[in-house]
Amino acid sequence: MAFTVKDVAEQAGVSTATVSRVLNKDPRISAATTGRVQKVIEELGYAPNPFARGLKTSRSLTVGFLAPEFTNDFFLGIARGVERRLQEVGLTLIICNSNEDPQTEMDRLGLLLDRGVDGLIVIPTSASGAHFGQAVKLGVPVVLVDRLVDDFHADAVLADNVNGTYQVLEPFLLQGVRRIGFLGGDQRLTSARERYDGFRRLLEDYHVPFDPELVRFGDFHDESGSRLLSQLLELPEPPQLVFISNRFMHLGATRLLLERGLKPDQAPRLVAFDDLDLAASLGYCEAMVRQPVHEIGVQAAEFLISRLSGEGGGEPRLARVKSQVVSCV
Amino acid sequence: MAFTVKDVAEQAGVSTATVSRVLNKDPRISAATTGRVQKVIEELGYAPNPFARGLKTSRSLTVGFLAPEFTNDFFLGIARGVERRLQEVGLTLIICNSNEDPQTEMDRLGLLLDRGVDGLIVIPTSASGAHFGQAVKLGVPVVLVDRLVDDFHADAVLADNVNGTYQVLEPFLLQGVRRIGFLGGDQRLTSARERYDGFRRLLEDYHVPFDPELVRFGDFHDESGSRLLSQLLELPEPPQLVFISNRFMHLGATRLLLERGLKPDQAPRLVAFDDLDLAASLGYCEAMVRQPVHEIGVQAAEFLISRLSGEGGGEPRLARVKSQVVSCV
DNA sequence: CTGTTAGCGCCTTCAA
DNA sequence: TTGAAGGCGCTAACAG
Repeated sequence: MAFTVKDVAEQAGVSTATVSRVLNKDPRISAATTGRVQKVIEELGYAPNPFARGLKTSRSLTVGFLAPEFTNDFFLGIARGVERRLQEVGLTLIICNSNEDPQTEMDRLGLLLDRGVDGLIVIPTSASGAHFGQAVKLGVPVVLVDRLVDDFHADAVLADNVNGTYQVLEPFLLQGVRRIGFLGGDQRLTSARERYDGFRRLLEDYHVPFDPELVRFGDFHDESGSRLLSQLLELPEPPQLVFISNRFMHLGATRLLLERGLKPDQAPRLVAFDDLDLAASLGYCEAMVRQPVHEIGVQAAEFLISRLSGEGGGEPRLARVKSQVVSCV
Repeated sequence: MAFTVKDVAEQAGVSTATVSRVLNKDPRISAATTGRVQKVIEELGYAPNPFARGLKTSRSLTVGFLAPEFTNDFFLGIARGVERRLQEVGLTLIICNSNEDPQTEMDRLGLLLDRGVDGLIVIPTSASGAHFGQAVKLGVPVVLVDRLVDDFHADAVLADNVNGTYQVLEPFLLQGVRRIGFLGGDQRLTSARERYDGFRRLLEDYHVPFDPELVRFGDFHDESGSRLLSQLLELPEPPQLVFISNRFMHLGATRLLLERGLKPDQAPRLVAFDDLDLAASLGYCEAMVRQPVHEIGVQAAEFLISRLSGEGGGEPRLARVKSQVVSCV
């Protein structure tokens, strides 16, 4: 068995309360005593028992993170930012996989709450979010990332989807491009809807008539990227430029072009959300909207930390993190 | 505050001990009592306090996972397999990022141990592993994944690197290809060394003289992939075929070929470890060695679970997980 | 500035 | 088959 406060107290010739105070940086302890206790702690290699501490304080110093998928650099890049920031204030992150499935999401939520997490950072799988209410009811604050949900309001950190879409496309409209295709993601997700909004707004601002034939909706997976792009290619008059709503659809679309053996000058120009490896070297893609994953994570952590220290009032806060247009040429 | 055993006991008209026994499936409790208690538990939505339980049992039902990098599908694919298996036996996974840095690895190790994890699954960052000894000393079993380390022996799950390399290259030797380049990873890592071993063994078996000029070592990152391949391209007589040791180096190498504007028939053929998106569509790559990430994770979890239930004896066990050659044509 | 003390919620002997 | 009771290690009143 490891050492306890009692051992430290005896060794240092003080009471357990004093040891506890040193541990928790109580300012009332004299420098001399603090030093003596610290020394014993070091010598013994003592570390407080997290269970006993948790039992007493009912705080686990642990935060749960719910990601729809592990093998997705966007989600895990965010997790990394979260973790980095949390670690600075002594919080540990437990990452769970909701597997893009609302049922699994609920299960994992329950699991994390049972484990006594102090807070939760969630990238929701679906549009329904009523189940997050139970966390709040238990006094566990929740921060939503990337997507909002119905029936539940909380602090949220979203990418600036509207402007990202707008800005990556605008140069082409200025150049006179008018026939623009749009490959959308699952419209039940905030991020997908907002990218579509940006597209529509841009068309309006530039008085481009809306052509429903050029707009196709998929599900953010690569298969839908290739399928929808092939639909656009089969039109009597294919678009000159196609906006693609995320990395995976971009991947699928690119694969389609490669497999059809189309050279860049035989295919529509592409612009897309997210970074895609090799896209810049392949010649199809003109520009990508890079989401600052790290910043998104840090901002989410920031919201949570402030809630955990009782700040923020009752109002859900919303942070928009600016994305960056990266040219591929 | 949530409900406690005491609340349940009162509601059910039994003692707290009985409730505890029901919770822990003690077989001595009568079916009638069990039923009654279960019912109250359900009604109240009671869940045992993990801290109190941990304090008592000194088991957290938590396992730590140390990955060198979050945004790497190989590592997180493994984590996913681990998590899936652990969840079946009621264990939760805490994933930490060692950031490809031995110092961070030590810090996180300490953090996880302080948090009271019951076991540890580690993809080591470097060849040194003495620090893992402290986990074992605390009675926390460790399973190594993908790489072995010096000064520390434990159960380990490794890909079948030698055979993977051998098998992906052999068809070409049978076709008479003799001039084969090799782009190696960091040779301090088991996985990188073993892939090189497979290469050397193959050359011997087929009596191909070893040409050091064709062999270059990098660090598993994309930059080294492009740099080393460009070195090979500059040789008076470049290789006909190049083996690349992992996904990221493959990515870098592919980018180089694209940026040089080399058509597949103007460049060496490639074969590589790991899956690379688009590689199959680009025409440079002949075959890839797919590592069964999910299985690797499950096997690692299996080792850990058996250690946690006291099995396995004193002998470190080694599992080799077969990889699969995927043709790109 | 420091010590004493009483639990936090649960499990587990010991008794019945 | 069940109940009573002590204590796991720590913190936070309350004293001094």
